[in-house]
Amino acid sequence: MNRVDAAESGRPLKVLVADDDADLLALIGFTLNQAGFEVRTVNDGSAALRAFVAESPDCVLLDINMSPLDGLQVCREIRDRSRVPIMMLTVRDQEEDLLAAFDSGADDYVRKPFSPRALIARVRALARRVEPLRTGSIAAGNLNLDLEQHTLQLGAAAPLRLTPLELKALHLLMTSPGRTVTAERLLLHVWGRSTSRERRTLKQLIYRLRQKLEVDPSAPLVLQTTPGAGYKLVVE
Amino acid sequence: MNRVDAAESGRPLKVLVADDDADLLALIGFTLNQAGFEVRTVNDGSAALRAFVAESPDCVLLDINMSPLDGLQVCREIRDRSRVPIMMLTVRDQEEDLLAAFDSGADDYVRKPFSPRALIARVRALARRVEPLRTGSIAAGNLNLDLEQHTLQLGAAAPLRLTPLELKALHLLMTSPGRTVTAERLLLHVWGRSTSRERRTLKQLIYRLRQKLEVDPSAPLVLQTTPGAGYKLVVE
DNA sequence: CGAGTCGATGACACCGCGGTGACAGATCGA
DNA sequence: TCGATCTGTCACCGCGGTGTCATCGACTCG
Repeated sequence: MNRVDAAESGRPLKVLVADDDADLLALIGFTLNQAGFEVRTVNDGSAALRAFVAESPDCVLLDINMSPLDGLQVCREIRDRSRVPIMMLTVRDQEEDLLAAFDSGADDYVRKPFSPRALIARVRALARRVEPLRTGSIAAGNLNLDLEQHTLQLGAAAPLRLTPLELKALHLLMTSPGRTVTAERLLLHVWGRSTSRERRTLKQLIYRLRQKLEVDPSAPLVLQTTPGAGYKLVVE
Repeated sequence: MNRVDAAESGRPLKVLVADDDADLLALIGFTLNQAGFEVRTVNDGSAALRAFVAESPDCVLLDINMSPLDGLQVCREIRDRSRVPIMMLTVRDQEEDLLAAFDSGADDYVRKPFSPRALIARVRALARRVEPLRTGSIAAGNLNLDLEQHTLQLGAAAPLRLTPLELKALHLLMTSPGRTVTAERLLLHVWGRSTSRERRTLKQLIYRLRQKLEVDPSAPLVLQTTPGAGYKLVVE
């Protein structure tokens, strides 16, 4: 499934959806889930508040017509304690509603019915705003690759600085840890082409990576070669 | 007049509006101005880009139908160099347009005709998101950057005076302290473009910043370089 | 007009990165 | 068993990114 990741870091964005129309709630939940979001659905205002406190979602969708607490009240309550993006949903098309919604601190206002794709686009736009708060790193086992800092963290040891090529190669290897990555794929991913020239340099690259991240570079435990095929990352 | 202030700093929020319909452009300009925004209007895409670089507005409104550069292209160009809120305006109601707009990095999408009050509400909602960045002074760790005085306070020491370029660069760096900012982003943020020329001057800028704010400029602790990537601000 | 500031540019040193050649060892098939 | 191929290892080198310094032109202000 095409998860919506926070800057390529594994965690999907969590969305809280509140609506008292069970059918619509299920539909929205399904839609967002298909789009790769992690979804939490509730069917009234007070449940929304509780869920918000308990789960601290990255984005909130609120129907305006809810009881006992209506969407606007929930919106204000949330806004009092967080700057999380909030999108209001409504069936009514009164300008007063729109103004009240934005006045309560909402970031967007969508009138039902709406198309699933449009909803997804808007939620993504909101989510983009909070994304930079999350770190751009990917993890695999006790390895943690920081794509911004160009560093690799092994367990609790000091972070290693990686060169651009090393970063690219490790990035690919870490996306499928434990599985062999073809030399071919590595070559294409790092250099964009695959001739005998790059092939020799790949040996070098692997060699240097091992010098950096293996305890005993002559007996690699982490970055192992699969003869005739390629290399794989062994974690844990 | 009820000015829209940037978190008590007195300066109204600057909005750039681009539309090739002169009447509508004037109307929007008038509306936003009445609402307390400082407005800059242009009537085509390339003028919008120039104005964006020259004036660094706090919010941008773009009509999609413009020539020679259409709104989507302008949107992408701006998004490449800034995270400023962008709202797209359009007469068409095609879902493809909406998807393309959000795909280009837009934050909102409004179909004409729209009511002035609704427009104001939406612009305010967008502006809220960037306001904290404009509080007149931003802090990160023991650094405190005064955007109006053009000074930088390090801990309890006397404030340093900064030049306009130094301020711009440091501003960007301080919005994400501890995280590497690409040289590319710095170039686009400071100069609006990114050629080898600006690249060399960026070295100078960094050099001079270090002379000012580092204890030992030859061994930078605060303004560190991430080889092959960019620079980062290390605080605390 | 002269002093001072700021940004741009040229020149140069340094060093890390990536590419290359050479060779040793391993593996496998004829 | 021999040779071909693949892989690992090491020394070496050129390029480019980066830091540093000197200088120059544009601009402002007294």
